[in-house]
Amino acid sequence: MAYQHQQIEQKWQEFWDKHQTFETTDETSKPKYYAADMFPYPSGQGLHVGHPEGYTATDIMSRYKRAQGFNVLHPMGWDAFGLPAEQYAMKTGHNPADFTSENIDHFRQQIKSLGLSYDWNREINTTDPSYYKWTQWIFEKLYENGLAYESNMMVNWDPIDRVVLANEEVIDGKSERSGNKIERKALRQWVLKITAYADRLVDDLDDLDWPEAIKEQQRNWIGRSKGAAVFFDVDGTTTNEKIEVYTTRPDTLFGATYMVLSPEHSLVDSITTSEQKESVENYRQEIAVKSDLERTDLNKNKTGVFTGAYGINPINGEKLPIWIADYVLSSYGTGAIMAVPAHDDRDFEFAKKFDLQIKTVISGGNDVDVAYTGDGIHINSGFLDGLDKTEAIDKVIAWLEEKGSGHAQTNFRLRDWIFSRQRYWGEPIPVIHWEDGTTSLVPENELPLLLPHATELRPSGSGESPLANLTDWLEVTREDGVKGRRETNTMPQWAGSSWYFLRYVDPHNNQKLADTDKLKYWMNVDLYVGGAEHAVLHLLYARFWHKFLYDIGVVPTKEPFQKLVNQGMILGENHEKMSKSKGNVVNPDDIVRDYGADTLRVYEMFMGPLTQSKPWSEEGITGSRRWLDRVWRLLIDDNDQLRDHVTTFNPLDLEKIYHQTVKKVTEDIENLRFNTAISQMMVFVNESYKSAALPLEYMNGFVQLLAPFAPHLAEELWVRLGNSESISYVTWPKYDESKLIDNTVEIIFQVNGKVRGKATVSRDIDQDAMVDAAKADENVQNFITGKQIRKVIAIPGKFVNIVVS
RNA sequence: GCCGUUGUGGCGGAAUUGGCAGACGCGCUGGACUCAAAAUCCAGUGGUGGCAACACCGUGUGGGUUCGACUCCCACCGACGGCACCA
Repeated sequence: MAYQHQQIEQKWQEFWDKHQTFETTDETSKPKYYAADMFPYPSGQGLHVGHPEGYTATDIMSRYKRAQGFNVLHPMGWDAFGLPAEQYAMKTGHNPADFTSENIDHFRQQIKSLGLSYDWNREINTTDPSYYKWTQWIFEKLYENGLAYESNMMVNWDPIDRVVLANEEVIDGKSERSGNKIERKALRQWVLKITAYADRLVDDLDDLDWPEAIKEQQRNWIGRSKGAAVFFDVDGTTTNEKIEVYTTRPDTLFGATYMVLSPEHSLVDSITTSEQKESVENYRQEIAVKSDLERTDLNKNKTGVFTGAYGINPINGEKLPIWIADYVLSSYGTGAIMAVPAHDDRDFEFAKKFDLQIKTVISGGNDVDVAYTGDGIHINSGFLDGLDKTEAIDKVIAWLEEKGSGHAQTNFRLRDWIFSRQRYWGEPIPVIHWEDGTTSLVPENELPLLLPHATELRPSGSGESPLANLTDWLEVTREDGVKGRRETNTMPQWAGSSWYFLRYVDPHNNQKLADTDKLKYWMNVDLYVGGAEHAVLHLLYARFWHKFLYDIGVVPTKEPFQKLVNQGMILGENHEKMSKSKGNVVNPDDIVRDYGADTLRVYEMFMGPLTQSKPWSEEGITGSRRWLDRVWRLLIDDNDQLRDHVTTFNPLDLEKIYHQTVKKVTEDIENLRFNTAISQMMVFVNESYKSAALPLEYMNGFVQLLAPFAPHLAEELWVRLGNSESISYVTWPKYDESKLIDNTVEIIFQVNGKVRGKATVSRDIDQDAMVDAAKADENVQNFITGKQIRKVIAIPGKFVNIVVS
């Protein structure tokens, strides 16, 4: 009888459920292995074929490690707060909680149909009050440690709908939904001081087993740069205020010919001369109405105005005109620069446009049309003359420090994390603002601060979240009669996902976010698999929280994820990203129904390397199904019985290929090369078809190798081979290295590096004999007779290369 | 523009230590089975030439190192991803 995937898959899924096969205990006598997936947002669309790719990879590792004797933690959960639910709720008048829970049920059922070996007792959900209690608790700890503060920050503001939008909701300067033009508006926000961890977030990347590309993206995002702060006096001013600039090239200080403040700089008003006041004001207004997009468009066309004031270069006393220009950002460094047009592209462009002086202080640039930003010998630079860049930087910083005119300084591109959202469907920030002007946290013993049930979500219109409408929840009175108002901002979706991997370790603890000993045993995550789209935000935020929790003694490790792997995207058959509009979306439910979960798993792993993007192919999936059919027929006959040539008798014709297969599959799984592991199993099956007898030992071993990839089929065949139920914890097969070596080897003969012949020889043949054999080869002789042999290279057991002139 | 990844048959991809390029799968061709077809099993399949043995060409392009390069070095081109005036 043919392979009946539906029946077999249902049978074994029920078996695993009933026997709690994958329940994880904290059995610390065993070595541990923690394999986690990036948990999904349970969208209304359900599972995508991209999801099973990463999930299958961690599942293969989990099943493999169990067979290797590891105690495996392999959990799943739901990142269930988020914008789509809120938008849907506003449109339909439902509560996001209700259909979020429906979506989760749908996701869980879909994921279970894939036969993934999760411990469902540890399922977590970020919207569950017993979970977000601890998200709120972490926020309170951050607040108590001075890492959470309130500040006016610029946000994306839809002036017609009167709502705040996330960056990703703004497309080309317009709201993705309403199409309204978005403005920048300052609003009070909660902000987390991630910049306090900037250095450690960069430095600790070095020890992580992550893709270099992701580490590099994080380094760029954090953007650490080393340079100097330099103080410039303002000429003729009555105040003592100096302008502090930041530069990475203090060595070019002698080449500074003007200065620029950002239009928002606090000293602009006080230094601008009365003659220039009007043009400065006009320019600032012009800038203020421009959106980010328009500012970016101005990239190639620099603008700015002169303030009328002059700064004094501390190194030589020269007077430098002070301009304001929007190419200097108020949010980076000090919002003020010294301009060295000869050696900075942006300053050069600006100087050309406004006809400012350009003074060369480094030799090496020959082109008068561009700035020279490279290294070179300093000239026209007083005591720096003759030095190269590194020497000059050291010397000038020492000079500045001695004179009190500056010092070495490190700056970061990274900004503090705007942590509040003007939304309903998120964790309430547990803060009360009192009418006496004070702010307090909700006491720890009152956590979780529950998100109030709202039947109808309406925008508040004020820029606050819909929570501002819920008066009963909003207003509180203290024992002493002082009235207060709860914080209406909620946390961003990143909050719950910044620590969920800790909760899996001890998901039902109501005393702590997780037990310390359990964390000591299970952390770090040994393998973390997810999409590269989280390269920066999620992975950076999670690292930040983890380091903070480490500092306050909650977690035992500095980093959460030791090894990170990004699975590639699964593209449509046309090699384009799957999308509804392109009509190339494949629904995993259809594949599971028509071909089976095992086929889907094997196909997704066989398509190509895990980390690469690869296109879906309908023919490819039938090929994988055909192979599983072939595996089935190898062992099971038409009458649904084990074939009689599966036997305890071993004629040894499969011995070598069997041991090779165990070795290759084992090593490939260790290195996440699942595609080549499968291809090796295919080779083994092909060989087995040619063999008259199928030794039981090899068939058992092969089914074990197959089990991580096609677990349902493997469980079924395992029983049919006469073993007792459940393959999951049976010790992984071993290979014998001595069985891989033949007594004879094939060596190749080359002439001038080209293959001209080959021969099968004894494995321990010596070099001379190999060379003799090569010279005796008929075809080799065609190429060497009549020519002079200049050199012979012979690697024993491999090849002979005869070099002739 | 800058940073990163990547480029191999008709297609997905192997070759992770510099040593037989194209494993494995798909597709295609032929054979067996069948009245026939499907399914299955077996064989072949980079290009050009040749009955064949074999020869020449061939891993994005152009150079280089080496007895020998998909692999290492230099320059360039294309695709994908990220950042985008960060001083």
